Amino acid sequence: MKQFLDYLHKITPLSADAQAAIVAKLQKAAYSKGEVLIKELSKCEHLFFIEKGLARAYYFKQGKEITDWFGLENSVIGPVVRHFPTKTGMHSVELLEDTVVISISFYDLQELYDKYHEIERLGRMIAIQTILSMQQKIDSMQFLTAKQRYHDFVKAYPSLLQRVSLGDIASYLGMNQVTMSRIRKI
Amino acid sequence: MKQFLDYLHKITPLSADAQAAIVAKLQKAAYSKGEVLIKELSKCEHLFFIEKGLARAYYFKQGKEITDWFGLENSVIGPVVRHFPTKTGMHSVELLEDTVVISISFYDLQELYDKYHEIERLGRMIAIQTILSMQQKIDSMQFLTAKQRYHDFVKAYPSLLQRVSLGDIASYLGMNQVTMSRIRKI
DNA sequence: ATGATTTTTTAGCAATTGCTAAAAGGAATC
DNA sequence: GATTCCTTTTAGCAATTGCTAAAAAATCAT
Repeated sequence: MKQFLDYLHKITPLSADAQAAIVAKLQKAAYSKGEVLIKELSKCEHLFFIEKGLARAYYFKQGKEITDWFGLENSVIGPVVRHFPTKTGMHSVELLEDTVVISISFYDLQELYDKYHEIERLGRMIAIQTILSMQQKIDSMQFLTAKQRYHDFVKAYPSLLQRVSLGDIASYLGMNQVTMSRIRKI
Repeated sequence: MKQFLDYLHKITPLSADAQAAIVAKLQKAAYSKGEVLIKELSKCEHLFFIEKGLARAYYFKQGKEITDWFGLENSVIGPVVRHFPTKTGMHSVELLEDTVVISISFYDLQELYDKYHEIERLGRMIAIQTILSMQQKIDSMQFLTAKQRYHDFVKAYPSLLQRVSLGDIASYLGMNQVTMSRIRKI
């Protein structure tokens, strides 16, 4: 669980006591490529940390799959900041590679929030980090052309280009796959 | 200060003790239409609550003013969730009407976070609410046409149509003012 | 009111992006 | 190696949106 604690520590320092309380509630599990980690995100009762592997969150919009998140190693996904029934239809998380996740139940997390002020702070910090990355996404969608968004993505996540299908990347970037193919050609 | 405490209470209940600690740090001030409330948001040392009036946050993008937030009554703006140097150039907040704001310094707020677990929770909740509204913005920008975004805005904030210039609304909605005018014509 | 300034609309054209359908390329299976 | 399935690219056309410039309308100050 060291990797997860390191991840948390970089966000905000935690006492040994709080760290131990967290570890006591953690569960580690391995899944295979193609498995569905979370069937319905809005009803998900756990928070996940991806220790190793790759995940993809997606939902359906007019019959089409829309990818709205990629989870590389050291990513967090779950109800902490995503427990909203905003998307219509199923919002799921599937694994694109063999993946090791660490999970904590939302119930346990709430208990930790109640008991440890510093963990509540951690939750606030993670939420603020999420806000920051969402703001970047908003800015890129509002001002960058499809071409710029694609090239920024390639620069930011070069490894994903090899590990994820281009169709998923196109939907993540909010453009038609045909458009993205045209961009790649140039 | 009752209006502000009511606003907070709806987000998460606060003890009388915590409420008193907050009130002790608050300051109320009145400004006139046209004044600049915050000159540089990323360096702003205060959190503001708009008790009455209307504010607008904007920045410059290639010489053009981009509005990225409207603050109606019962809105919060400040470093809690916005203290990021993401925008290039000046990011300011001006008042579109005579406005009464309640403010708290970021320093005092941090002190309150440290001292009161429940206020830290409040901060987390406000961050989560922000995430929710940002997700809605992302979804609307990714999937809705300019026409749909405009009509959704009108439905959501009918009063702003009277109180804000159409150019500001267009930039807020991420479209050319000329495009918006075309949409309105139909 | 009158003139000046700002805001909004209109017009014409260009660029970007989306859509459908088909072809090409790759990967998996037998 | 052939077949099948899935992914990616290509092609042609349509729709949306952006841009510039100018006209019209509204607002503001004197």
